[in-house]
Amino acid sequence: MENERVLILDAVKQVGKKVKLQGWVNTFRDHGKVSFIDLRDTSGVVQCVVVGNKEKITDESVVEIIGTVKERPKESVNKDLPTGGVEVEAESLKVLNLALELPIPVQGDGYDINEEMRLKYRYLDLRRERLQKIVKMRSKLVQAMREKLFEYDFLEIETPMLTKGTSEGARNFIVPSRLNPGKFYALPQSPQQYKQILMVAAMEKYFQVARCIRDEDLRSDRGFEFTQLDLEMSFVSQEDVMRVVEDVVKYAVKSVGANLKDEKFPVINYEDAMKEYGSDKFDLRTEKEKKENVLAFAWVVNFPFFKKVDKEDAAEVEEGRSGWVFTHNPFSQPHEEHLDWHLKGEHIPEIKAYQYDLVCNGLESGGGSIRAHDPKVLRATYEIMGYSEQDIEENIGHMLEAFSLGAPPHGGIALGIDRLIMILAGESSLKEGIAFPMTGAGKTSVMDAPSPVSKDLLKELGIKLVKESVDAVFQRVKSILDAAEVRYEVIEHKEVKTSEEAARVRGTSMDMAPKAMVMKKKSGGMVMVCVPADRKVNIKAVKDVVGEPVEMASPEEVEDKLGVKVGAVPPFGKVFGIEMYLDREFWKKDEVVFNAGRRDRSIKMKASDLIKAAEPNPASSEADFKK
RNA sequence: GGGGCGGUAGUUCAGCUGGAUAGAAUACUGCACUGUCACUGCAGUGGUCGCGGGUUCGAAUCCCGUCCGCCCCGCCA
Repeated sequence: MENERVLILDAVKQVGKKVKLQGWVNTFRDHGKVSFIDLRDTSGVVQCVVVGNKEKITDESVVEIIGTVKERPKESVNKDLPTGGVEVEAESLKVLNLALELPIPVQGDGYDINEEMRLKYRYLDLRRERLQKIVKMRSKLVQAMREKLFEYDFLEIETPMLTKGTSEGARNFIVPSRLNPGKFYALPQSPQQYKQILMVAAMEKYFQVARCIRDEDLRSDRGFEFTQLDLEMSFVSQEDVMRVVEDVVKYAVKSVGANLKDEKFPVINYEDAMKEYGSDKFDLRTEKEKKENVLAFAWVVNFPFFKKVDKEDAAEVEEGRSGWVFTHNPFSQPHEEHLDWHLKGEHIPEIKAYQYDLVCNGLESGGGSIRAHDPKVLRATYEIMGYSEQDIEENIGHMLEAFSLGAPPHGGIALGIDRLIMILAGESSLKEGIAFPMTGAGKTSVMDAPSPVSKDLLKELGIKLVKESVDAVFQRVKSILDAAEVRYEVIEHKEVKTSEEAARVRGTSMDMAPKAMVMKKKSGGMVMVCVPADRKVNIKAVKDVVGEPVEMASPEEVEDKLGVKVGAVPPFGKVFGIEMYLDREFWKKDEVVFNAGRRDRSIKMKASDLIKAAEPNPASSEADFKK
């Protein structure tokens, strides 16, 4: 028994028993002969007493403690700690992983720490109590949604992540296809079309906890990726969908302890909402309810199907070829009594759609609609927006075809999970509810994406960059140096064009600078030859070492093939995937300085480290390429 | 694409109307301590003041440029 790890929450109930605990050092208080460790695991914190400790222990280290659970002496009971009535008297202590000095504090709520630091060290940030609670709450919420949906006989079905881009709406994130060079997949903005196709596929009730991805500029509360509870049902009315969704939402939020303002969500007309609140995203809570973090859900219904294009909005002008665009979703079904207008394209501003939004505490929490399952109706929607026959075919031809082969009436909704979690946790940023969110600049947590890819990979994908970022080659050199674990110094200076100029601004001599000359081989392909910047290259000598005739590449060819200007080519053949020869001078030198992809940056390092990192052809260590 | 704000010990910040050896809290290191619980006491380490250029006898402080970050508008069916 005592060989098995016990959670703190269970251990504290076993007074008198011997237990094995494993967890993190919350705090360590050393009193010489006796010391105290507040040990933390997923279930809680408990004080462990260690007598005669010799081990080095730091905050946030991972330790194993075997000891006996004891009632604390009356005078040392800690009322502020849930487990403060007991403590574990350690008989053995093992450090499983010693933590070094922490880059960010784990104690506290973390609000005052730089977001960039929090995300870079997200694995530390997530240890804090506040985030542990949110992550657990999110898991529980989604679990409850699943439970309820399975009760209703929904099927959980996955739809592709690599799919076809939709031309309207947000910008697509695209993924190059290696097997089809020059062609691209798009990451889904939502599973909208697939889920409707699943209805045509007779799945009747579908749901998915779906990741949606949109390449639009970021905000504090908007990342590229977000998560939706996406569902769709066949043979249903608007009221049917709303009833099921309301049940699922209520069950899920209650399972994480939320209080609802209304047991039955109010249903409000779009027009009334606009009149009453000036917005279709209104907050029904009183001041008191706001303080208590009560959830005030409401439905908004009877939205107009179309709106006039905002002339100020260039994208909408382009989009709405006729001057009309849909307000929510082009796949919606118009109200029965407006169906005739819709098919004929009359009274367009008066056409209402079976669309419903779920709002919560002033935020849009979800939106859905009964869909058009008759191809005539869907086609009419696009005709109203002014799409040509050809545009329609290109955009939704596959949907029209599917709807002509036995499509049931259907409808559904998508609920934003990130936003719901944010509201439930009482947070003001979506990122607090996401385990690994992005920074505002689109950088990923912990890992440093996006990052450049090799020329080879681009070639394989059939992609040629119109203009490589000024920094790309410089960054690639840096990552080679970092990978080789060598030290180097980056010197910033004004832009230079020649080696003489470079040597002058750096205050270094020209013979310290390996000048990278790019040459073409007779058999095709290129080689790089590095000689001191104050010397010229002896083509004959190169030919002897390479073993075939070579000639100088023109500046245009260099820039075209390597993406770097002459004069800024770094002495790193492998950055460009070409063989490199280094004149024997450099195999003896102490230090080297060179431009690396940028004319305003130089890198200074040991010559031996350059050889280690750049891996020139070993045969060149004895070669003299100078003239 | 446009606008606003910021960048100083590991972290959070002060200093910024030019005149230091650049501070505080916390973290970290060492010593002392058998009852603490944010332990305490003593001693200590730690800085290219984002980077580059300029003005000046003198720049963390003023000017120009640049990079990075945060927020907002546009955009997000």
